Amino acid sequence: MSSSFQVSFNVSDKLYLRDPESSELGRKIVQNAINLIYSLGYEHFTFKKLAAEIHTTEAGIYRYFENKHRLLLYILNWYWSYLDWLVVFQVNNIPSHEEQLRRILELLTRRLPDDSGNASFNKKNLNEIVIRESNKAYLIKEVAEINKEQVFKPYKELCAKIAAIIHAYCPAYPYPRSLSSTILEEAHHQQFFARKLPNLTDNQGLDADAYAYQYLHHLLFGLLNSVKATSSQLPKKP
Amino acid sequence: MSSSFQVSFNVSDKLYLRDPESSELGRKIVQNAINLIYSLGYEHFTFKKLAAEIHTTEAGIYRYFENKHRLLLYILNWYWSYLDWLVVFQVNNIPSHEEQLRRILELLTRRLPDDSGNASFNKKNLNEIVIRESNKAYLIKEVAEINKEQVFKPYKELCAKIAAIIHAYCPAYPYPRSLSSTILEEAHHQQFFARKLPNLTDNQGLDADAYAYQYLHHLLFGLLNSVKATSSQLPKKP
DNA sequence: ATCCAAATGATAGCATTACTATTATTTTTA
DNA sequence: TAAAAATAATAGTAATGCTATCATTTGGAT
Repeated sequence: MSSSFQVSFNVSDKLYLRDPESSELGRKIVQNAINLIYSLGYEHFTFKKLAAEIHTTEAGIYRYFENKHRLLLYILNWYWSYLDWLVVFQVNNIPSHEEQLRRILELLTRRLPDDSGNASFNKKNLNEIVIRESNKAYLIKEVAEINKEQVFKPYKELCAKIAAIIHAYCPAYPYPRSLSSTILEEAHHQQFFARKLPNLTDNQGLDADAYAYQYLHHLLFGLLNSVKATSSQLPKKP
Repeated sequence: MSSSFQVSFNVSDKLYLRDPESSELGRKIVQNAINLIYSLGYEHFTFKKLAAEIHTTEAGIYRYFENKHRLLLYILNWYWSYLDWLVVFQVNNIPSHEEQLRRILELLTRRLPDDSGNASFNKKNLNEIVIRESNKAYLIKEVAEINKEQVFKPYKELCAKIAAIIHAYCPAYPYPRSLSSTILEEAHHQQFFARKLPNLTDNQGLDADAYAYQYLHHLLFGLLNSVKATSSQLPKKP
């Protein structure tokens, strides 16, 4: 009916018990979970509080998600999938790999556009919880088991996509995936630090997102350009 | 009595209600907490389980620590303070800043020496929980409030110390603190990824710690040396 | 040696969390 | 319009995250 673009959003169906996209209640659960995790913090967020918020019952939410960790994973998978799509969209038809990487850094540090993504989540709150809570999705004892359920696929694909562009920009660089995951992680950490523990950064009054962008830009291109410079000498030598 | 070195270990006294170093029970709490957090994961770790482990009561532990988050912070502060001391010790009398940084990377990625530190903690388990759980100490809603209680001082001091050496090695580099915190964070993340989500890295069968060392070494010196190279040209130009 | 204070142990209890189960009612859709 | 599916309402249970009380032990000062 609506002709708005369809962001293909394929999360592992292991993430939920009933697809939250399939009903009004399901959508309300996810939407309000984002706002409540944002305002309470993941640790203090409970299904009971969420149920009260949307005038349903705890049991109602348990029909959709096994527990709050799965719900967090679902939200993050939505974010990673969406970011992946934005990367593809932003990078499409851009001939320069350098410009591609620059745009990716912008996407990683700037807030998601508020009216996009075919979902009515609060993008500002979503961005905050991604920064603050996303590590809690995988820095857990059970990571190996839940990894088997494909729940980190969107994150890995995003990482691989960025790694591929890094490789295209600088084929001689030996650690494109690690650099990609480092940038993904630090795009969030450095923003968090710049806001909350500024002594861990060198920010001098920029907005946290702008600072993270600057820092990562300098890191990424400083590193890759130096590799390019040294590797382009090598073939001439022997 | 014992002539073994005294690691000065000053954590904020806000971290505990009663100093765990001051009694046998206190030491048992910390020591066994490390092992139990290691084997259960922070989320599944409770004071009740810890109490059972050391044949005391839940209330007994609450007399030392307000809650499990404070206990985690205490453990991490011990680790950060100890690492700080190791850094000072390892770097002392080394004239080359490059070698200083190399040694720091080794300390950040290699396991703590098992018999050192004037404490009988299981260093292997301590190392694992630092890798897996340390982000949970500060990636929380209440970070600003608890930061006022000085509970991140050891981490900040360690970060500042490494930043100072980065600056000494390459005064032209504009983000020494962020680079320092990035390296501290990624020393753990990349090890975790290499073990548990290896597609996020480029590791080809090295031990996770050795891989993280290699990757970070290449990153740090690749970046700083390129800055050195370009900044040494500049003064000659105009 | 003995007395006092501090630390520990034992037990209890309570509010919240993290679920599961049951049954009734509504909504969808065939 | 009947059957199926989804939701609401209620209840209940085990575990968690605490706090309180009181009896006992221990370890220093006198």
